[in-house]
Amino acid sequence: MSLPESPLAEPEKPGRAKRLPREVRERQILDAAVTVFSQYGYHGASMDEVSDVAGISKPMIYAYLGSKEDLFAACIHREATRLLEAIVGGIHAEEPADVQLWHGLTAFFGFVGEHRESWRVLHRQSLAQGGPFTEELMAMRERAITLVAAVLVRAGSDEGVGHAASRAGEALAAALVGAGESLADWWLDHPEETVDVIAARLMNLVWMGFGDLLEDRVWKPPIIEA
Amino acid sequence: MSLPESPLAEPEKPGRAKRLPREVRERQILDAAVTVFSQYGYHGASMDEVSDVAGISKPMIYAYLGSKEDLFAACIHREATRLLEAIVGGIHAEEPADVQLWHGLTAFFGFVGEHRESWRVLHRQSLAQGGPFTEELMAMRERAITLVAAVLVRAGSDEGVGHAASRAGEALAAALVGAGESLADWWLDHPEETVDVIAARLMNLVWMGFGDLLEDRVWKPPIIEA
DNA sequence: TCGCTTACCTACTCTGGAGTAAGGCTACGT
DNA sequence: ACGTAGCCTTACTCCAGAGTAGGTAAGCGA
Repeated sequence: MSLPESPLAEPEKPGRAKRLPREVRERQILDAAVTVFSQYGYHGASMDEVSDVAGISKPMIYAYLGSKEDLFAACIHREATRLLEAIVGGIHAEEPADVQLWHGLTAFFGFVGEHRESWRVLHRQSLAQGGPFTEELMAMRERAITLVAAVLVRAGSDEGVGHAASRAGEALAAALVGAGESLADWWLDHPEETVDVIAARLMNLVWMGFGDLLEDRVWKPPIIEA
Repeated sequence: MSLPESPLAEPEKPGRAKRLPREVRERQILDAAVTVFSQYGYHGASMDEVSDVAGISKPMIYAYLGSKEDLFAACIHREATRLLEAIVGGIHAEEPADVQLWHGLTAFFGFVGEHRESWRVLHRQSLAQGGPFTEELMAMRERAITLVAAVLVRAGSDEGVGHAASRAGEALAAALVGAGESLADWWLDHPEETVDVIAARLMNLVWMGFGDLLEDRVWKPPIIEA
């Protein structure tokens, strides 16, 4: 039962790591950092832990990514960019407003579902720090809000009416984005739900409203390419 | 310009604090702790800072409230209880569903507006910690969701219809509570808005939905005791 | 083969902050 | 008055964890 030197099993030789190009190491370090930060929070996480998870020694992190603060900021930036790209990629301008919204929501929740750690570090951890970290997140949120508001306002002007919606477009978009964020947060603690159920839930809430839902009027996605 | 011993100004004599009963001190310490935790987060906050803000020395905190973890848990518990009491106090069962919802929202946002620090420590900080802190928050959220769900389901059965709303009551309630939480969070970063505007915004979003709002159908609170 | 660069390591230093020991001051009971 | 209970403090101990000094080895071009 004692295999001190099994030559086939190679997980974590505590000795020297294989030489890899900087680019690859940086990605590995960022991945590890996202994992650790999302689990323990900024202050709770230790650089030793990050280096451990990344399978590399601490000085490498300082050499490549700088201080702990720099590392955290880099995490936020990378994950925020990825998320926004996913959302933008899911929306197509030629579709009707509700379908655009639906696809945006699906893309958003899809990303969160497949990158729970990313979302955790983005939404929970970065907000918990007062520092300059939040700015990155805020910038992303602003862009998301602008995106949603554009969809809404365009829908309003298309129909010729809807002054209330158009004028309050930004505000409503903020509310929706907020609702989406916290529903995603809620999802973190209820992983049994599927993406579509979550997305449909929010879609119904924000498009139909309780008033309609009480009368059994629900929103359903249109049948596409049957 | 040098008043080493002004007998009238008495802010923070660094010397000995006045003797006060334990009960009072505990409240002061909790108040200080909420302030500090909300500002720096759990790990970022130091007991020295708390003792400083509380105007008392560190060993007193350990004597009265126990460890840092105990102190934090005590903060969460107190603030969660206060918040839920505020909401329950604002709802009256004999009113129609939408009005109950409206009053609940108003009470909720009213509390958050007047106790921003409480909300910060509750929602942001406690979620950022993975530990047993979250449980207290979760318990409160469960109660809030149950409350909202009860309002919705009752509304559904009153009207005889609304199976969709009734059956999905809990889920929709969760979405609404989530939306409320994050709108409150958003509010922290946009303090210029008033309580009523924020509450009305969410009310419109969840009761009418975008679909209605696009057609200028908005929800307005009924005129009470004109 | 030598030398240069770059990846990588062990093994520290040093500070911030949790938690405590040991003892003063004050008020009230007797 | 004088003890004693309990409020309050200074002044530590001690450890986790950020950041670094200094050195090893692997590839690569001459």
